[in-house]
Amino acid sequence: MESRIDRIKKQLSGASYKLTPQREATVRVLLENEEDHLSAEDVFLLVREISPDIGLATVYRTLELLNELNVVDKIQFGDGVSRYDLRQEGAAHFHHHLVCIECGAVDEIQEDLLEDVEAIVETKWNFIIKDHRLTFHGICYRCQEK
Amino acid sequence: MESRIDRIKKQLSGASYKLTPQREATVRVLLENEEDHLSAEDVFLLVREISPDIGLATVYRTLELLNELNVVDKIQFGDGVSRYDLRQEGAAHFHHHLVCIECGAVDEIQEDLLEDVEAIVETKWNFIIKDHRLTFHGICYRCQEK
DNA sequence: ATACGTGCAAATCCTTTGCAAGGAT
DNA sequence: ATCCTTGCAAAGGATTTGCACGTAT
Repeated sequence: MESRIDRIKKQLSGASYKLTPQREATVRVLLENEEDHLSAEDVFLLVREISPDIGLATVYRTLELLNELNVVDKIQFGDGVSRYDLRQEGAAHFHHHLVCIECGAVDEIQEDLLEDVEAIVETKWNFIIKDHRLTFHGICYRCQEK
Repeated sequence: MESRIDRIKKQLSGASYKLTPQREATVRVLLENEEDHLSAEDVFLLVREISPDIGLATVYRTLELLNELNVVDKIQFGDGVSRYDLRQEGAAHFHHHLVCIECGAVDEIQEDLLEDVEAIVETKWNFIIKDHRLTFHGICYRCQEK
């Protein structure tokens, strides 16, 4: 069976980019931390554990590249840094986020939930939707228990 | 009748802040450009036309203050700058945005549309929603005509 | 040989902060 | 006199860029 990383390799070579060791290490870190919403700095520190000589600029360049290929989505929650989120394979739409204003945790919602809303927006505003970003800010179940 | 700016004045004084000439000029610029999504730099350039001696830092401090008082919402569309959007009076929720990937235009949707989705999120994920951000990326009606 | 990718350092951009001075109460 | 606010300049943090050096074809 073809692995996730194999398919990402193909996407890279399909766009005539090489899968260098640095790029592979970066992709592996993203795969291994799929639940998190890593900043470039976060990725850099993790990649350096595998590939100690990598430079921060290379990580930025790789993340930018993966973003252009739609392998990752670049998101901002308003804390001043960009975060990079692996796009689910086969997902028609970007998933949603729950940001806790108490503890800062970011949880994901994989369900679509927006089908009806999108239908309304497309007809009523005559807007062709290609992607969306939906984030809820509030209090997560963990902080409610405290 | 009480004007919009009067009510904003009251919000400021209610939180024991003064409405200085610089702050008033900044608020006026926001009111006069309510349709746009101005960056701090944009606001600064416009305020300087009214109040030429204002400093950029003052504009940043005022926008930060207005954000804390929920007079404006600070938003990021991913182009590297924060933008400031006047909150609709009496609006329970933040409005939504349509970002055109062709021409860059940002249109607003004032309708809520998310009531059903929020009900699902609150019960199914046990998350208390305080605010939300919803942005659609796609092609606006103007660019479709071209 | 040629083109691509890298690490490093410098540069850039946006935003925040320190501080002395101005203004209101 | 005290407290808040300001403008300016400097500092800060995140990201990008220039460049000489590899490395693979």
